[in-house]
Amino acid sequence: MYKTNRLNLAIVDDHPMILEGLKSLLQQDNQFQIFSFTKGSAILDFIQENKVDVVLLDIVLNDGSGLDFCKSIKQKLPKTIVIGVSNQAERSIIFRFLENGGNGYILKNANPKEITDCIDKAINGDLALSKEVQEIMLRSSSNHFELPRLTKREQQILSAIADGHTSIEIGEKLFISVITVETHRRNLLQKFKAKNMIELVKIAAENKLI
Amino acid sequence: MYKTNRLNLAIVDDHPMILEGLKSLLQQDNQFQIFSFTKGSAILDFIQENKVDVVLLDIVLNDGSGLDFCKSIKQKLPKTIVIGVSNQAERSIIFRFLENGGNGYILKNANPKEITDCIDKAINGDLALSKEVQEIMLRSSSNHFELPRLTKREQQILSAIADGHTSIEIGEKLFISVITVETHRRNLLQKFKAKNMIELVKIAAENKLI
DNA sequence: TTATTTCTAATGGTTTACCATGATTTTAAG
DNA sequence: CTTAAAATCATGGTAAACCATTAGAAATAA
Repeated sequence: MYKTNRLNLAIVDDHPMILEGLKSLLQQDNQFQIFSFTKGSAILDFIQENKVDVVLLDIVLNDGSGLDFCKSIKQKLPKTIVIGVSNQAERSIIFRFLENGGNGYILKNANPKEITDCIDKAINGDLALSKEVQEIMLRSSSNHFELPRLTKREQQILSAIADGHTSIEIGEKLFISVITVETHRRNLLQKFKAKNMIELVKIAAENKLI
Repeated sequence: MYKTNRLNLAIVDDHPMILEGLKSLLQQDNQFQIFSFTKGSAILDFIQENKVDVVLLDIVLNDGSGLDFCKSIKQKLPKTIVIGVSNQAERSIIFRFLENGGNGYILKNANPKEITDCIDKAINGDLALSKEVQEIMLRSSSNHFELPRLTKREQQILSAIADGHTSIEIGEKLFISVITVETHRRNLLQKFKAKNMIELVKIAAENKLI
């Protein structure tokens, strides 16, 4: 993998320490031209005008979820390699990130060698998971209960419900009929096989869907 | 504060990225001789034989709690300045850290200037709290909403509700009339000033009452 | 013992949530 | 362009949750 042009690598993380750490680590290897961002929206803007080869993307950002930003990046530039970087060690989150097109996932407690190895792997087209992430993926694959996919609207209504709002309130807030809200409620209950909203919210919360 | 000898500064964190980030950041200022550790026990061993002026101590370590390590360090060398570094933004944790002798507390999303400012402050003998930490300390002390006291029965019923059970089910489980369960429900709603059970469960969960 | 709180239960009514089914209109994907 | 999926609204009904008030029994504290 020797190139005359260095690869453009973007780091997106709202923790300056992490940003600094990754930058310092990856600058040693001068294979990369490094850019850094603290907001998810900033990387989306950046890729409008500039070519980026690799993105290290924090999952928990204060202006949105890395899951969504990954999806957006991949829609815009499918060839860009996106690697999730997070403290979030939840199986479901990792799965959802990979479903959204992610090329790899690294936990923030990974050591320098793991990180650089993962990036190299991803560049070579392989799935790049840090050691601990691999263990998580293998572990508890048995009791893994397939989570239903939620549409945008359902997502929206679910979080309104989780905030304690009634159907009427939700209808007013979203400018739709109460009837429609109740239809969504019913669909949500069916999808989750829950018997009431409290149970549903509980399941959703456990799986970090809200 | 000009010295011929540089200050010895130890960083204790089990996240290599954070370690790298802080190191890179603090090395620019060559006021410090930096040492780094990934285990709490390692810093305790180190101070047995070596002088340390400042310790940046992660609260969540895999070989114990930073709260305890802070206490131990302070018992051994009371003059050592210990600053907590963590993602843990919980008011109670911060208080306990300071009670254990900590000289300051920084959240991991702090920016470089905040970090160096805090360290300088602590060296000058002041309490060093990053901006967001200060806000947390102020915030919930004023808008601190007195949590209602729950009776045993209410506690019991609340957690049954939070598990998604209906009043009928709860009545059967506890061998009491549905009517009684509903009375408890009503009292719970009033006590918490919630408009429905989902809101109630949310509040209770946020305050770790269930 | 008296006073207070907690737990229990009831009446009777309103509102919201849940169930079954069907249909139209947008929106997105092949 | 066509098909499929998502979002919308509807009818009509049952069940559960929420509201106001009252009140006796049991446990607990003063």
